[in-house]
Amino acid sequence: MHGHRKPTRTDVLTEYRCDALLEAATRVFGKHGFDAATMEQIAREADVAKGTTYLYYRSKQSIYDAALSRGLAELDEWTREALDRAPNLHDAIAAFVTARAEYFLEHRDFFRMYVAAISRQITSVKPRASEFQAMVDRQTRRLEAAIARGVARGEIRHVDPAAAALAVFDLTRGLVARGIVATRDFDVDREAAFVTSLVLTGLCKRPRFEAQRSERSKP
Amino acid sequence: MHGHRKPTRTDVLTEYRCDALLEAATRVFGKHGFDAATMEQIAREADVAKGTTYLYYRSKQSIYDAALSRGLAELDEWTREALDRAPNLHDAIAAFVTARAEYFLEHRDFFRMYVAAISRQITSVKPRASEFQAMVDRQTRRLEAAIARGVARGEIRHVDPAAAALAVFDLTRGLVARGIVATRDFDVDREAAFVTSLVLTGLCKRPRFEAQRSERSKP
Amino acid sequence: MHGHRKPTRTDVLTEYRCDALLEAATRVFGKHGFDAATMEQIAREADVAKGTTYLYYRSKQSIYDAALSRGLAELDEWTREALDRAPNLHDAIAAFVTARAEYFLEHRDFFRMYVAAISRQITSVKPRASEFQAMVDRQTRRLEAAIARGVARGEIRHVDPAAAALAVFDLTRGLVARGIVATRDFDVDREAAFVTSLVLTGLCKRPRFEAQRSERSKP
Amino acid sequence: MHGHRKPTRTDVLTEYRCDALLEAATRVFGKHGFDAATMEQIAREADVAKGTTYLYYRSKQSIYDAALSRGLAELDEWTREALDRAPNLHDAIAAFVTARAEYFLEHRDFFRMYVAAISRQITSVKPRASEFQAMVDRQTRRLEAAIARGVARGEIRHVDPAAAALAVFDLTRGLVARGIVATRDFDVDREAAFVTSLVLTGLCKRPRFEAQRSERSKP
DNA sequence: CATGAATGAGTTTTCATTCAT
DNA sequence: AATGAATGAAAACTCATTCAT
Repeated sequence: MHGHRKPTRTDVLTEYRCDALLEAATRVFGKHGFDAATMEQIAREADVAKGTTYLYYRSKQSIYDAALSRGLAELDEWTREALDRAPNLHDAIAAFVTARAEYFLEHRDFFRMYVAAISRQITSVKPRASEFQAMVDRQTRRLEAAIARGVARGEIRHVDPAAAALAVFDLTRGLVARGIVATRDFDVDREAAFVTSLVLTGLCKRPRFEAQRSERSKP
Repeated sequence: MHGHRKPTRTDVLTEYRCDALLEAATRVFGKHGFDAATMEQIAREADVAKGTTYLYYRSKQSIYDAALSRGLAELDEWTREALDRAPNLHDAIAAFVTARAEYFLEHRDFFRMYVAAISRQITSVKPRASEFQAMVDRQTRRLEAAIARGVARGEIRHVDPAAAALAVFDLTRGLVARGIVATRDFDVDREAAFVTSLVLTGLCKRPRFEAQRSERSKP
Repeated sequence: MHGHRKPTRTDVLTEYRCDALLEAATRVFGKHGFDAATMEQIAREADVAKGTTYLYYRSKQSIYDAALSRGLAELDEWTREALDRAPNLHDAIAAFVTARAEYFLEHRDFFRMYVAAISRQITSVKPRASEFQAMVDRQTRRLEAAIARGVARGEIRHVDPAAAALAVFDLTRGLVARGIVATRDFDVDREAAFVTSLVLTGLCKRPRFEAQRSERSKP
Repeated sequence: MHGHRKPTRTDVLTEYRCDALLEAATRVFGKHGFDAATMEQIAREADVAKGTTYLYYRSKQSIYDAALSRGLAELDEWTREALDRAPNLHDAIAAFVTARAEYFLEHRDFFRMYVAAISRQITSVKPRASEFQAMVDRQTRRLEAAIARGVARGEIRHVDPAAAALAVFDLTRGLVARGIVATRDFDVDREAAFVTSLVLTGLCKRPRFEAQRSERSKP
């Protein structure tokens, strides 16, 4: 029925080491950035010798890529689940913002890597089509689809779903960045609600959408 | 008028060199990032010998800081001027977004430094209160003040001006980032209009604020 | 006949492993040289794990020495047999050259090790009296003896047999080296005949020794 | 008339450093071989810091190539001059052997590099057409031409000049190798005379060519 | 016996910074 | 003031060797 074998001792060890190394790498890259991070730090953080690192990852670049990928995949999972549960656009946006903010705030070092990766994307002269961009795009498209559905259902006016999705993206990133540097008094839900309301009703005088809020929303 | 001396030959030279070096540094840091940039490249771009660099800036870090500062100051000037000319909040926001987008798109290497600096801000463990953060804050506060005035005048509903200003900030940054990587078909005015409209009316069905638009707006 | 025990299972295995390892080592050292060869490659070629290598040989150097020795011993055997069959000096020289050329061309990786070893011999600062040199000397002395006999029998003029033997040695090595790099069209017998004739009659106008050729020689 | 400028201070320094580095490199590569040699040793030997090496040569490989080339060029010069002075084939061969032997014995470390390079040539799997092989070939061809002239003039019998030249080559290399390891009692002229006589008359009973010897030859 | 994961010393190379000219 | 040669401290990466299983 399935080609699974019982995992050997080696498999278990390999997985354990890979995990520990990615964990360590995320911490170190998050704190210092790609260039300033050293393999020595990563190894120490993962409690192995320098050479051991190379038994599991071919190069500094490759452990970086793996760490970034892993985080993005997990983030994508959270994003997807959050969106799937939302009954309408209002909740979808709120869920998107909240879920991502929570994920990032629980994985601050990964957020630092993430932001640096975006920055590198822009900085880099070489336009590497980048698996990174692909994963980011996939996540944006989830939100885009939700917005497009909102437009189709007449929940909102006729806007470019892609542009709107990117806006939410940008706002979320900014929100999280502030949450990370904030030393205290940072309320994710309040911030997410602000973003959601801003996106849906703007700054205009009489906010709408009150009626459409699902029960899940806080009163 | 008093205390000022006629600038000596030395002063003129010093200013010229500093300028050329910052120009060069911005180009190089923009293209490669802080770590990957080399003093050699910067010196070459500025048409001086490597050692000369150290006559004007103490270290790589210090030339980086100076280049960033200079750009921020110029950007601040543009921002201030744009805001000063705006008769109402709608135009203020549009002007803010447009002015900054135009500045960045004309100084792409600086934008790259700017984004990387924000990323470093978050990344860095050391909580250097950072002159950088101070300058960014000053610019946000200009917009914040405009929004506060809008609230006071009843142009918009009662929102936290700081939060709203940061949102516009984030949206602008995202807009520019896309403009920089976009190979073609990027219309700053259209994008700025979208951001402005999003912020003012959100995605709700009947956009308002039409009446308030100044004559300057395109029909 | 006495003192010998029936070889135990262990003995057989040990011999088998040693053989496989030397075989593998010769291939790897031949292709990459001592420094560039890795224990990993050797182990893989021999179909054992890296650690296993150290159960049979103390170190990289020691497996190298053993591989070289083994090849030299085999080569010595061929050389001895070839010389023993030769009825006169002409045939002895021809046999020496041919036998060694054939051995080397059938064991190219060993030849590469052999040449590198000679080179190392010269290179090395440490004047290790070297078992290697001893084995090479033994083989030279076989030819030297044959030449000395030729002098004694009056087959050739009175020359220093050692010097003559070394000359044949050098010519053979050169011949084989060319055979190894040659991509095609390399005829060992023709080349060996040239060397033999060169050594016996030189470049002078009327070659002699025709009469002395044994029946074995090709017309 | 000529585009030469007076060499600047920099030119002089550059030449001095390059020289010292090649000298040092030859010593180190000669003693340890390419792989075992370290840039640190070379730098120390040349009395500069490790980094300085890289101001003059891009890489270990490149300094190796340069050192080998320089030696080969000098050797070629010696070879050419020696051959040009020889009035007949006998003297040409003697001169070739003697000149090269003397050069090598005065530049022992270079000889070690040279032998190792030949060995690498064979060892290397990759058939790099190799500038090295080209230079070696050029030198062989000088001798080959001399031999061809000897054949044309009827000085010797009709042999393949290329094959004969290679034989002299091999004999010379062997001779030098022995000279290098010999601790004492090594007489270049005697050895060269033996090689010359071997090549011209072989081991046959009545040596000829006596008549053709130039006055330069020792009685 | 066999294994292969782990180690860490050692190597090449880069580059910020200094300083004699 | 300007130069650019020199320095040497890092950092990525490799691999012989060991040892717990």
